[in-house]
Amino acid sequence: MSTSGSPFPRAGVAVDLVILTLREHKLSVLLIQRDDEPYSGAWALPGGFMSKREDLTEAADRVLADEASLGDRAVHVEQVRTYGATDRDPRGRVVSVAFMALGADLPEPRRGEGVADARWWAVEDLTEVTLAFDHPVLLADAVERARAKLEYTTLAVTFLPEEFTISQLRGVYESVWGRPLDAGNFHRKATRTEGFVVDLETHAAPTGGRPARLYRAGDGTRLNPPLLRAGD
Amino acid sequence: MSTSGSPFPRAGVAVDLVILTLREHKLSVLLIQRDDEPYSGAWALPGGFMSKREDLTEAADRVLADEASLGDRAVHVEQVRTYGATDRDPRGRVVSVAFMALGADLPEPRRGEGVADARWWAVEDLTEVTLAFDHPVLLADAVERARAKLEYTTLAVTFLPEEFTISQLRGVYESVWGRPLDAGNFHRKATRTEGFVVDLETHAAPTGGRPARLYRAGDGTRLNPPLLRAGD
DNA sequence: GCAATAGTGTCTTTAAGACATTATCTT
DNA sequence: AAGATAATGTCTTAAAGACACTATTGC
Repeated sequence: MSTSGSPFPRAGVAVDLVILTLREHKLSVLLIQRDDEPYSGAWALPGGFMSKREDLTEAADRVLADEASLGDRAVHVEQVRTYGATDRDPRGRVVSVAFMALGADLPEPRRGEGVADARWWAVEDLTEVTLAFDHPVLLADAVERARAKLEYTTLAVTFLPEEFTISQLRGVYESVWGRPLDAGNFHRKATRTEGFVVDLETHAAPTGGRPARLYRAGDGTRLNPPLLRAGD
Repeated sequence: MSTSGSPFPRAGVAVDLVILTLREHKLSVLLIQRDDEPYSGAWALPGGFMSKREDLTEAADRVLADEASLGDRAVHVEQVRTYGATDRDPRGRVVSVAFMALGADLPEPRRGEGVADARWWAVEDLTEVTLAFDHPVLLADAVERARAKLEYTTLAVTFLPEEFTISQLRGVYESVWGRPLDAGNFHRKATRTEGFVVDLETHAAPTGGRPARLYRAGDGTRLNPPLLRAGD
């Protein structure tokens, strides 16, 4: 069974992507419906095997481009963790490296090979859906990572277009954390935290109220002090 | 070259451990001096290949027990991240999952196979030592993870014996962060943060001053609000 | 005018930082 | 008593939370 002559055991190395965006003010994840065994017909995270000549990041980028047709989009991609239970894939020994990808207003996915369907799911609607493999855990870990990173980084802006209002930025926090924030206090925090947003001195088209000022992402990456979720 | 009949490419999966403890008030890491190629003679993180029937966590525990003779010690082990550059190991395609292990007063290591020497190094003394593979990056990432987690978790207690004083706890922060903290303010923070420490109502043997009260770890895992490093 | 949304101001509370003071031990 | 370390207290400042108020649009 083992590879002859290899000085060490080998395993398949997969990358699985938890691609998150906001759709209709809901944190949503891209899932594909499998058309091949194992778990044919089940919904799963887009993923693929790392090939011989690509590193983990390249494999993640390839899955993003091929399976999610998001190759040219500005998305933030970061590694979450690696899953290595011996029985996690019936095809054999497979270790999976999970990545989280965040992007603004991502398009409807294109279907790839071995895929019956592909669509965005609101994370909160996924309690009834049974995901393939150990993907429920991968998804939960990535969502928690995203929620946690909004606290102490400027990552929320990656869910927004290049120009945005403070209300939109607050909407990101409210959608990802699933709770309302005080508009006034959030405005103070966003505009007075060094490096978070840059005032563009222009206004968005009004939507039934006072027109909102436009901002773009600042050059800071850390929020200091952090913007903490209410004490659990 | 590829394994015949395998439906996906395969790679070696290694686990490498950044085992941290405090020795003489210095954050220290366990390194082994390699006796085999590649990098024979160079210092490296203890590690090994994940075998056919064990998962990543079991492989990490095995390396901890075998290469560091720390099998029965109470240590905190957590995964940091996975490194997959195509050229990171001259023996072939190897992906390495890095773990961080934290423990109190860990013993001198025993030498294992393929190991010329094994010893603790103060992290601050490692600037002159060239580590094998991409281990400088693994080490830096794990040390930063440890430093960051002291801010918002109760993890500092894992560097201490079961019973400890507030001064010792402060010493953990000072050693890991490399900067002094105000003793009074730290005392207030440690004793008044829910779930951090539990007062044992006894006193440690005095060491030339007022005897310090003894505490043990509380049942909390999160520090809320966090204990932040001074604003960078 | 009114409703709606954006943005500012004020008051209170929490908690950190600086640092003085008191407590309890050894020598 | 002097010196050392532990523990508490006080004052100031930073920043969050609650919430009132003003600003600017469409209707």
